[in-house]
Amino acid sequence: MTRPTTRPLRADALRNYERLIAAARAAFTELGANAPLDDIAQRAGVGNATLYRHFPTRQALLEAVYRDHIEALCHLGEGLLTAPSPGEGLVVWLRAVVAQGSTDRGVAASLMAAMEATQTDVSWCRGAVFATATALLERAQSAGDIRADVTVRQLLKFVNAIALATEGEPGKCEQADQLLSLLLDGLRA
Amino acid sequence: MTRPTTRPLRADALRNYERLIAAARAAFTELGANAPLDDIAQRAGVGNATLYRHFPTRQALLEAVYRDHIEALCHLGEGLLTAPSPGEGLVVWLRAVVAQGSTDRGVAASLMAAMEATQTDVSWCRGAVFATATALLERAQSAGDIRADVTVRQLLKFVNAIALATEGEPGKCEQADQLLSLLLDGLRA
DNA sequence: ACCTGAACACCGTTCAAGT
DNA sequence: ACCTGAACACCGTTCAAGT
Repeated sequence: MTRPTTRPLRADALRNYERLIAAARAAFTELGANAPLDDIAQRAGVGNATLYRHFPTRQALLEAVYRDHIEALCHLGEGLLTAPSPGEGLVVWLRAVVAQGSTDRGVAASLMAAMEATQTDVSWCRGAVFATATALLERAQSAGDIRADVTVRQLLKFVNAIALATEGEPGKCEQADQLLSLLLDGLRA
Repeated sequence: MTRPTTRPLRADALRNYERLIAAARAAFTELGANAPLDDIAQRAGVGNATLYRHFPTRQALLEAVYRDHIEALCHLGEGLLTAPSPGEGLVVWLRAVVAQGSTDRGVAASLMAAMEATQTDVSWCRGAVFATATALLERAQSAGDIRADVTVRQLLKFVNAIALATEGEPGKCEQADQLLSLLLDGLRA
């Protein structure tokens, strides 16, 4: 919702930006992360080229739409860095990530794509999530709660895999949670 | 390669069928499981509508191309039903599935899609893989090697998720194997 | 019976023209 | 500066016409 702070926009441009976000959110929820871009532009009452001007790639649009959710996850993670049990802190955060990923269609795909971005075109999203996950994991490993040979990358891959695997399943939240439990049993020191 | 036994085909139709399989295999390897169908038809030296006639969906083409590989996996699984350690038998099979999935682009997607097919349009592939996995899992559970609360569905979802998650990664085979090891640690009784 | 290329529909991307 | 609709390219799907 709140635009990442860049240079100011003309009033009409800003309004279009916000309409596009709202329309995209609705479309993603309804049709999934591959909803037609023309559809989104039309719902927003805007030319399709305007969509493209604001969001050069579908990925950029996805991240903008779910920015708040992703930031909330990162914020939660920071709070959990002072949890009494480091291992439990990580577990709680991972459950939240999976829950979010299987609720918002597209979040899982968004995170997955962000993880792929190895170049300098690194998305904003990757840095934030990666940093949070690293802090939580290292703390849990130092405390001896989680195996030392697990990498952040593996961890996030796996969590995204769970979200993707349960995408659009009946009872996906429960399924996702069960799979996560299995994973966690394998992660403990 | 060997066509599933249906009614006989005219000589030219059979030749086209085989050319399409070969062209599709090459295209999938080169461009991934979403390789353009027109491309495949052109490589096969065949009209695009002919491709569609033989394979009504992309899924059908994928399964036909990887039929041999999938059958080999099922065959391996049957052999492992007499392995001395039931748990080890399952583990060996799962490793083979993941290895295959991260080698052949499209196999993971193919299996995943097959797993989704809940209707009567159930793909051939789903039945075969599902049966093999069930036999191996139940044997391992009866022997007390693997937790009793794990379902076949969960197991296959997870394995596919690993293959998908490591798709097109550098060192994907090693990555996939590491993730599988984590999973297996969580599965043991 | 089977094959073919052309036609159609759909969607993403770019661009010249408007304000 | 920013917006717009039209143009273009791409790909999947269908169909009338051929053998």
